Amino acid sequence: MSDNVRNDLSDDAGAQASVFAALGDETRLLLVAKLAHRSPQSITQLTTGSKLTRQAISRHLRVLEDVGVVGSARRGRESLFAYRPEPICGIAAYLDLVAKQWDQSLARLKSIVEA
Amino acid sequence: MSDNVRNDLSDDAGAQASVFAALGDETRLLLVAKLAHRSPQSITQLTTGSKLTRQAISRHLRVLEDVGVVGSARRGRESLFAYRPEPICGIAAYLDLVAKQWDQSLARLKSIVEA
DNA sequence: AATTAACGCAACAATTCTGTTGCATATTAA
DNA sequence: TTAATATGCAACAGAATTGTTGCGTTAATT
Repeated sequence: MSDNVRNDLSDDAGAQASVFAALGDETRLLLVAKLAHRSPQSITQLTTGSKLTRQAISRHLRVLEDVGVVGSARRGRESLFAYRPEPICGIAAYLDLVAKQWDQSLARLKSIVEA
Repeated sequence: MSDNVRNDLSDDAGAQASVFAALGDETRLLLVAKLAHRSPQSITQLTTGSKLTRQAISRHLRVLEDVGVVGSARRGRESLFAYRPEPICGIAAYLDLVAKQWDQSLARLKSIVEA
């Protein structure tokens, strides 16, 4: 039973790690925050206020898009990016599993101590 | 009000990003899962079953320790590592903020459409 | 005391990541 | 049509990451 939980955690660790890695950069995390706050926005809009080049922002957006945290579509001469909730819901659920697993570990320890 | 949320998200984005970055690696994610499942464990124990060297695992553990996801203590000739929930609770809360911000964004869009 | 086990440190190569620059293309505006 | 805007592609340098190997130190075992 507790082994099932561990297997759940081990199974797609690779896929989950990609999402964490995509969020593991301050610039990208700020981009996600911006897009969660207001979508869609163009690359130029998202570059405004940053010290980085448009190209750098563009690259970061690609990284986020590769893991599905944002989506993009071309409209006229601009690329519009929008926040996509699914992957982040996924890792939130993953973190819940870790926390739950830890709770069970504590409960097990507690029962040993009390035995 | 909604600006407060955005500021909350922007403020310590750097610190949060470090935690995400630490989890953004399959090996490290598996180590966290192992330690959440059973703590404490020595480096040698944690290396068992991995294709990597003890040194590699040791480095990964340092990365996790640097962001506080795990803690370590020397006992005799071995270093024992244990899972620490605080940072992960922190990013879980952060993700909740992002999700909430997105909900508000949707609500705002909805109210515009319905106006 | 000698051997084994667990670990830390440091150096090295290979790879990946970041950000910039220069140039080309496509769309909109005047 | 001409000019301005928004973007994409590719090459480059610098930095950071990853994993290994070799060696030294400390602690437990026999």
